[in-house]
Amino acid sequence: MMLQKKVNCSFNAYKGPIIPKASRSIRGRGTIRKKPENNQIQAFEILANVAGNFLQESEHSGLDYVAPSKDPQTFCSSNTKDKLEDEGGSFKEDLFERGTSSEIVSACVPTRQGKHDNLRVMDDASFPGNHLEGQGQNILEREDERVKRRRVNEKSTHIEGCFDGLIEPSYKVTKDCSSENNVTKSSLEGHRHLDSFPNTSTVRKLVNRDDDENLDNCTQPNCKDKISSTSPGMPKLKDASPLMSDENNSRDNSELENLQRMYPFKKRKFFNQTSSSASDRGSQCQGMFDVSDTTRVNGTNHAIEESSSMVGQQVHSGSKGCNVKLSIKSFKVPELFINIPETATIGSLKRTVMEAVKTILGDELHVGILLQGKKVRDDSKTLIQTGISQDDKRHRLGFMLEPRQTSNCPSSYNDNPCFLTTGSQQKLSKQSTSLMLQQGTYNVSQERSMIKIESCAEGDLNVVSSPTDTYANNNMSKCRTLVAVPTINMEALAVVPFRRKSGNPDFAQRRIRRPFSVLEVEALVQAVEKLGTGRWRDVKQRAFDHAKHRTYVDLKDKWKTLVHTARISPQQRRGEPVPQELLDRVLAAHAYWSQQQCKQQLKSL
DNA sequence: GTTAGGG
DNA sequence: CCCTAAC
Repeated sequence: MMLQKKVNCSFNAYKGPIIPKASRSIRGRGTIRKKPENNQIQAFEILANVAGNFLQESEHSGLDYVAPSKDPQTFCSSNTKDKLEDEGGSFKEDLFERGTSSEIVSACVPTRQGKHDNLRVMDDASFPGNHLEGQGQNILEREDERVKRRRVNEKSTHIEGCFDGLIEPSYKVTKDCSSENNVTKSSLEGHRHLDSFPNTSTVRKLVNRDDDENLDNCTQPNCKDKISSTSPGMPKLKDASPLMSDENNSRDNSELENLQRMYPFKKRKFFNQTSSSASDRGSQCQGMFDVSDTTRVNGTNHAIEESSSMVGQQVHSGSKGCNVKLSIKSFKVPELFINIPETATIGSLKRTVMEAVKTILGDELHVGILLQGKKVRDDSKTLIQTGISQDDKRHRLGFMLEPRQTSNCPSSYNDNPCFLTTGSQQKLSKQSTSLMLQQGTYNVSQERSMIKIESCAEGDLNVVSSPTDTYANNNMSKCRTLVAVPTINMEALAVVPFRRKSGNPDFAQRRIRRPFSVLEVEALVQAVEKLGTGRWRDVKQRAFDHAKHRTYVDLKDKWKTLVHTARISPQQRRGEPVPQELLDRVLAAHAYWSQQQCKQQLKSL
């Protein structure tokens, strides 16, 4: 066991450069160099793009690997969280009972004793096809073993992580069965279950511990940011799982980068970006935001300045009083906590901080405008209509970076720690860009989430730490709490490439490959045994309702590969071995439902 | 929005 | 896992 001293740093005000150099022109982002007064407020959103793009692209490492949250508690309700805390983290089985989805999810926490008894597969013993009755614990333990093994042996696949769903007992039985029975009785399928795959009174449902789309449960669209920060207005930082040890850092580092390249944007949709070579990026100024060194303020490049000079846009310099000059010196980033070994290099520290900043200032934010402390909500108003004019130098114009969408999430999610941890003890990659929660630690930052930039009509915009008051009226961003992460979940964390799914469809990203665990296969098989092979939406609802990252198409695909796997010799199979018993059931179910399909077709003829 | 099937 | 035709 490696004991390494950690250096905890707290950055109250990381004032990072936000002005890209000339070569960092961003295509299609518009210009902010000069903003005529009659521009709509919306134009300020360009600012967010500027910051986001710079932060996104400025680091050569581009370390976008951030682990998804594997923590079920991340999404648990405050009630549930309290419950768990009251129980010292031990599992309360009654949490399952009629649990809300969040409760069910959060119940998938191991007992303090580290046992998984509470996570046992709750199977219907009456279902003959199920050979796993009473073996839930073993399965889960095997899962853990596999997880560990993968981490040790498959460094190169670390980004694929482990996404083992947990099987939960479904107490939706009453509802499910009634509806199910209604369906089956009124359909031709009703009797099928009495055949080789009798109906069961319980279903298995997977609860995804690491579902990085669990946030979908949140009504706040920007929850998908999976970013957290110390402040509620910011997207939630993904808690990361370090999966690599220091001694492997060097190699893994390059692997990481290679792997990054293996997850390109969709080529077809990427041409806009790639079509411009590095050499011509700097010259593509037409209609673009272009910040050159000449825009530096006070001799630094730490500012975004709106000057009266325009690039790619005609401005009537003679139209006096029509332009509002703004310059933003720098953005302040909310408080960050860095936990890094003493032996870490300065470069590593830099990267860690950089990644934190980049993560916080993801794409999924936009610029909010505050005028005299009041948020300007009407994007259609002109500056002059809003009261922003060159003449009025007393108005306090504030900019803030905030999530794109509003949230209805409970405020209990507000105060959350954001820890940056790096080092071998955490097995973080050398790039140390993963953000993770310190296990079991709460750290409440008083600082609010939003990054606010106060400005006056003329002169530099002074960066001001985001105060709570201006945010109080904002109902946004309540859903960014990270809570204590149980060890098991941390272990289950996987580093996955993290690229923001920006609103720009051009940047659609291939999903990370997430191999099905045996548990998931088991759940899939059982669901298909019951529902058949043509009702993937139902299968999804039945067994993978909480596994947001598993679409019914995924399940259909997985079944396809399972059938294929079952048909080939064990020597030809790859990946995590699926128990032969399961594969046998796959073949049996497949044969059965194929037969049923044929019968159906014959009937309809 | 789902399903099915090729890639 | 992606894409898309077909429904």
